[in-house]
Amino acid sequence: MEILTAAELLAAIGHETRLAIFRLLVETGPGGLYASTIGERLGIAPATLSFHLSHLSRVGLIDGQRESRFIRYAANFNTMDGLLAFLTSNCCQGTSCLPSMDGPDQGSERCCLAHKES
Amino acid sequence: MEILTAAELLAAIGHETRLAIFRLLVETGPGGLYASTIGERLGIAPATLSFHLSHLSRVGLIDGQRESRFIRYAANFNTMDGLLAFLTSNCCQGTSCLPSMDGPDQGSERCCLAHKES
DNA sequence: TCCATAATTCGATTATTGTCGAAATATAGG
DNA sequence: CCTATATTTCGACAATAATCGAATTATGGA
Repeated sequence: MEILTAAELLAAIGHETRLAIFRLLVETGPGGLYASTIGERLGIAPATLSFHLSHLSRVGLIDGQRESRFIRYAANFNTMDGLLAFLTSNCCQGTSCLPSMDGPDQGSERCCLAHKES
Repeated sequence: MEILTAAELLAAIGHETRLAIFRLLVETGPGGLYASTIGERLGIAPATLSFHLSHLSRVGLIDGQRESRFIRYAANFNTMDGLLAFLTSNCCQGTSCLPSMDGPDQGSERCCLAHKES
């Protein structure tokens, strides 16, 4: 993943309202929710909701599919997983955070970032 | 982690320049880099760099420590790991993404988000 | 004390983003 | 065809964020 793409994805969920929408869809799972349901659950005005759904959809973090008068939105887990992989890749050049080190503990700092195999 | 905190962290790295700074520090590891080194490597003007370092530092994604005339900045792995844990928590209510399912494959969608134990 | 270097703060400008009422579009049903 | 409902688009405004030259602060060495 390119850094510009990653920054766009992060900016998309770097807003309280959009993060709430995205988290709701992640917790809901692949089945997703209708736009109106999202709006009711989170208390967002229709025009504002549409603006944010459009933003999340444009960057590929969610997908929407029309079902008669409703549109069902669901999290795109592939996109999010790619982002997580980017964020955790090449941490510490793979050299600084070996499981065991000689000598006294070098500090309580958490290191490294890791993510399950995809 | 609260959603507002998570959104602030994501917004902080949801900007190309700040993401480049943060990724450079993640790849560098706990040793970190001097501000001037970061500026040289990424080609950022001093005032602009300071603005972004201050932002990342304020939200807790990096830490800076003065060493004589230099300030050494390093990624805060604890903060980032907390953010990753938040993003991957409670995915699909734990019910929709069991390793094996009966019936035909329900689609190629990636599910769920997972992160190593902390 | 004076100078050089590292980094931040200030100030002004420009650009982008978020919100939401009102109007428009899409779909279903009588 | 008309009405009701779901959603988006439009338009205008307010608020926030990003950039960077110039001035300022902090530190070390001659």
